Amino acid sequence: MSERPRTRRTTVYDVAQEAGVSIASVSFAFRRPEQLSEATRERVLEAARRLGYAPSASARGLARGRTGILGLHAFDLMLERAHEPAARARALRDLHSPDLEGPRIIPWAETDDELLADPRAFPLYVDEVQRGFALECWVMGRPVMLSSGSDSDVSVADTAGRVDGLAIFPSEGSAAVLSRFSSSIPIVLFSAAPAADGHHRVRVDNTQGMREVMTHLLTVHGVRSFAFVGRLDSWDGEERFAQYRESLLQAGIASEDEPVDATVRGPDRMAEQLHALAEAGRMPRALVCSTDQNALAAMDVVRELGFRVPDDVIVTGFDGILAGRLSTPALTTVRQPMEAMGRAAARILAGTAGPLPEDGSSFDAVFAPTLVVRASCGCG
Amino acid sequence: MSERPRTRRTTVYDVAQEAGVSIASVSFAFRRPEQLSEATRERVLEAARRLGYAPSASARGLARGRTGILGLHAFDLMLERAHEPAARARALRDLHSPDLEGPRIIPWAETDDELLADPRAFPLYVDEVQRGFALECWVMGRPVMLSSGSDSDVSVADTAGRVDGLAIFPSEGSAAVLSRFSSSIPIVLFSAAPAADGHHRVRVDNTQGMREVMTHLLTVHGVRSFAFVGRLDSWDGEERFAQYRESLLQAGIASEDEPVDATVRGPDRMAEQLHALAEAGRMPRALVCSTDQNALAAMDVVRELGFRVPDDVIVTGFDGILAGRLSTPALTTVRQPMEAMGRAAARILAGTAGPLPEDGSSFDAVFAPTLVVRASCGCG
DNA sequence: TTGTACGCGTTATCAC
DNA sequence: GTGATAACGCGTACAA
Repeated sequence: MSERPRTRRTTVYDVAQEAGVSIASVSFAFRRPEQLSEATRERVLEAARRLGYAPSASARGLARGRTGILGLHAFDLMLERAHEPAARARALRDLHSPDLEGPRIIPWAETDDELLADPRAFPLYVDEVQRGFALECWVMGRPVMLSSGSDSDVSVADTAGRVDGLAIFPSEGSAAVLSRFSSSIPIVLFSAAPAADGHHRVRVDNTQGMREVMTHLLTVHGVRSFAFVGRLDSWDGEERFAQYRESLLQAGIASEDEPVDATVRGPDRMAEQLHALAEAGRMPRALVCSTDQNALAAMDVVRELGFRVPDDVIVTGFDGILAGRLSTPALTTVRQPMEAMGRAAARILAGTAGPLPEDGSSFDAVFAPTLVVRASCGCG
Repeated sequence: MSERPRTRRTTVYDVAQEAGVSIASVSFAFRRPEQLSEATRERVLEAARRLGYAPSASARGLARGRTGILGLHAFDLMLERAHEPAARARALRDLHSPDLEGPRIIPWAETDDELLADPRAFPLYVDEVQRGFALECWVMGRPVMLSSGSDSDVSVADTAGRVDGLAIFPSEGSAAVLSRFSSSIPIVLFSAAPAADGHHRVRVDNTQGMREVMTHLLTVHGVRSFAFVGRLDSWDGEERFAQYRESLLQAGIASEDEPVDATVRGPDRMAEQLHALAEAGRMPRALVCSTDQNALAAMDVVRELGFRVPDDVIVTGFDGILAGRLSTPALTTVRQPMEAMGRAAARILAGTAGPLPEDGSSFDAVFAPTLVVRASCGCG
């Protein structure tokens, strides 16, 4: 526990007194070492060391008008999806058992490690983007703040008030709430629909990616019957489905108006619909999935139904998460440069992303993805 | 860039004026909604919404005496190791190319994705622990701050001043610097040697883990000639080597006094030493490695030397990172419950880890690891 | 080179 | 229920 009696935080005043100087000298010793004589600086730092002085970031932020922190925010919805298995993990029991001598050894069974370590749950898209963001911040020597919350005004405002710039995995409709803050801090939206709302954007070229998968399936494998698995509740999903239909149109193949529902959260309708297709004897040759997570789930269902992948049914994904390399068969997919996208966001927020074309405009960085052909389409 | 003219952040004063109330009411509207009449509260929130008001976390932190943030800090050394390939990634070129109309499509080749996406570089030990830490914080609704820096006083103090509690991947000797701050904020050390320095600890039972690998190799595989690959620059390394020797002693096998050096940073001497062993015709039957990263590197070298794994040389690791599942042969290792360890640290810092036995004592949470038998020892 | 004084935006404690 | 006002700890003009 942190309830042991903590002494009041030591402040510049304490250090100043201890070192026999003014508070300005203390401040200088930390922020502008070169402005101080060697002697006083050492005296101050020594006193600070003795007293365990840690400059208050709050006070500094208040005085300077910025915190120095860059934020990465995920709405709860997003997190629950991404980390659903983890969220179900039991809380660890008390870390100390009073009846034991010495430290308690926490048994393996209490850690829920199998659940947490499932590569299907980590690392996912958000995790890889986050890593890129954190890496770039580390390079720049800036701390990163990871936060989450609802898309209510209060929650978002709270996050915005903590950072100098905010990168967001947007939920539906969160762009509106966010635009209130883009006049005071820069905001980057990942994978959001283009719009002139003052936000910067970092996204992937879904059209090119989907075109490549479809071309591969159409020309290399000669597939003529398709279904699209995925939801249309994100811009990525919409773009991918749109190009899917476009590719079919150009190939002269009729396409459904609706994708096979792949609810990741709440009652899952994908399995149900694939069952229906199977019973009707209309299981398509290829299932083109909107995300790798969809694809991995679809593979399970399809196999449960007695089909072999890829012999009977081809399955493809989108994103390029690690779990797609570990599945059997390995997943053919479109890889997004997720770390690079995270890094780009950090640089935009830090103001080191290069010049903007015109004053008042925003970045709209679109990354080219690449087709990764593995076994689930019948190659390799 | 963030250089577009940003308006001054709106403050309580602005909102108060806009809503025609006092600043206290504005504050109450956000922090104690129940203390305000429905009418004023709504009026305030509406005004705040109109103005895009985001309460300053700095000011709040200053007034309240705490920031509400939990920190996870890694020393630069640690980071360079963990993310070395990533650190080498080129900076992205400018995200906008002035001569293009519309958004620029960043070519795949510019993203260095192959380098960044290497599972040998991510996720590693620190990444999984970090994930657990972040997950637990998300559950508690608290933001997380990720930071890094040198182990100088100033750098550490700077980090300490930003958070209410700090979890640390300690470097050699950083415990001393840190102990100055444990009187003002709780500090958790991962994998640090036990000591009564006021810090809390979260670590793994290296002794049990190493005993299990050794027993497996000795009894199941009947191995009689060993070498230990790894450095002794961390407590984990020391404990593992100690138990390695202990197991050999009990089996009546002579052991070297020194492990085969496996420098991860700087000039790598492991390859060189394995070469020497091979030339002398003294390549042991089993290489027991201190970490999975060591083991994966050792497998490469051993194979380069013309040995087959596991037929000629058995290789085992420690940690249980994902990369060990992806290697061929898959790595036999000891898995640490990394996410659980990260979660434990977060709970200790938040004060929700249960009671401490006596006042003034610290948590010392020791987690049991588990043996994961895969192909690199000849099983499976 | 060093010291003084004020402002940063919020919370909390009082009066009213 | 609401309003005035005093901290909170640091950065920084400005004065010395």
